Amino acid sequence: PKRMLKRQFLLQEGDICRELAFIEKGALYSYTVDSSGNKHVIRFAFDGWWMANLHSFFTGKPTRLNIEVLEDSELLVLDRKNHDVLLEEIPAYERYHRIIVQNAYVALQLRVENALGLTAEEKYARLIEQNPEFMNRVPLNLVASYLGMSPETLSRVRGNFGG
Amino acid sequence: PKRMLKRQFLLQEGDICRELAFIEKGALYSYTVDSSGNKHVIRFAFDGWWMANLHSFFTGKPTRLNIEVLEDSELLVLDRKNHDVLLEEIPAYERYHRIIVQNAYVALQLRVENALGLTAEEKYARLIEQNPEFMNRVPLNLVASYLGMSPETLSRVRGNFGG
DNA sequence: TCCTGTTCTTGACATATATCAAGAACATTT
DNA sequence: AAATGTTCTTGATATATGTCAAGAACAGGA
Repeated sequence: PKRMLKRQFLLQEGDICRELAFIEKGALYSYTVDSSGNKHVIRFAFDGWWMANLHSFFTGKPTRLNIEVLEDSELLVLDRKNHDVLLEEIPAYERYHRIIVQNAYVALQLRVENALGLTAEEKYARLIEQNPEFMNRVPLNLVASYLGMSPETLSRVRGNFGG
Repeated sequence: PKRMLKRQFLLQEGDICRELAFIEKGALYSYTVDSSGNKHVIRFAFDGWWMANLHSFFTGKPTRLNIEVLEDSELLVLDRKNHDVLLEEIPAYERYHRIIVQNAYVALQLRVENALGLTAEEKYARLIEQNPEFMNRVPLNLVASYLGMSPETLSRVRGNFGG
């Protein structure tokens, strides 16, 4: 169990990700920072979702991601040791975990499909269709980053669209 | 076991994905076609990799993806029924499958990181770094699509870069 | 309620990349 | 070897989107 406040970091670039976090209540997001200092949001996560950097968690290598708290949150965290114990001892846990990752993979692939080659307007339309909750809980500049466009462009798209 | 020739389809848009394919030898790629008729490559897969559309496979819904053969290939295919039997009866299979999906997820997230906000040149540089094999086995127009740029742009980037 | 800091919008301008077009290089088939 | 079809390059031009800048709207803290 772990409480975190807005703007705190669950993980920072260069850290090793040592725990999986289940979000009981709240919101987090992960992002990278590129060479010009721009943020690029990888994903958002809300109540009932998991958040971590799996690459770092499983390999033990330092992460390139930052995970920051978007709304004051209550988390449950699980370190590698306990994760492994659960995998070994409780087959249902491995199944649960497999399905979580499987679904995350499917969702992520959808994101890739949407990111490739669509216009700004189409990306926004798909977001509204597939993740309308983002528009309520997340500041627009982060949504813009998630969609791979500037905040100004998102603002203009919304203007035309009637969002 | 299944043999397929270049340009054949393992899956077409609207089909339901009924089997996981393990590539013994060869190469496949998956892509979507957008409203303007442009291909967008989702991923490539070579010897020793799996290929399928997991979303369709697990939900039974029709897919939006096409999976096409890039080089004459030898596949091993596994349908849903057998997959489920293996999951139930062989814990090691569930573990194997979990790890495959986990790795696929990690790889896909890396792809998202690279797709967001980088210039054409940077995307190319990362591809060379992370997946140099693509440049040898895949026609450049498909690589361009994978990177989310036009073939002309990729060609120009390569010209400057000295690739 | 005022004050400070964030977030959002709007305008003018710059630019990376797409598109269109044509030909060169290369591969495959006959 | 000729013929046909890909794939790749190069040039000219168009355009979507980014960048810079300034102010408006909004939120939270004192």
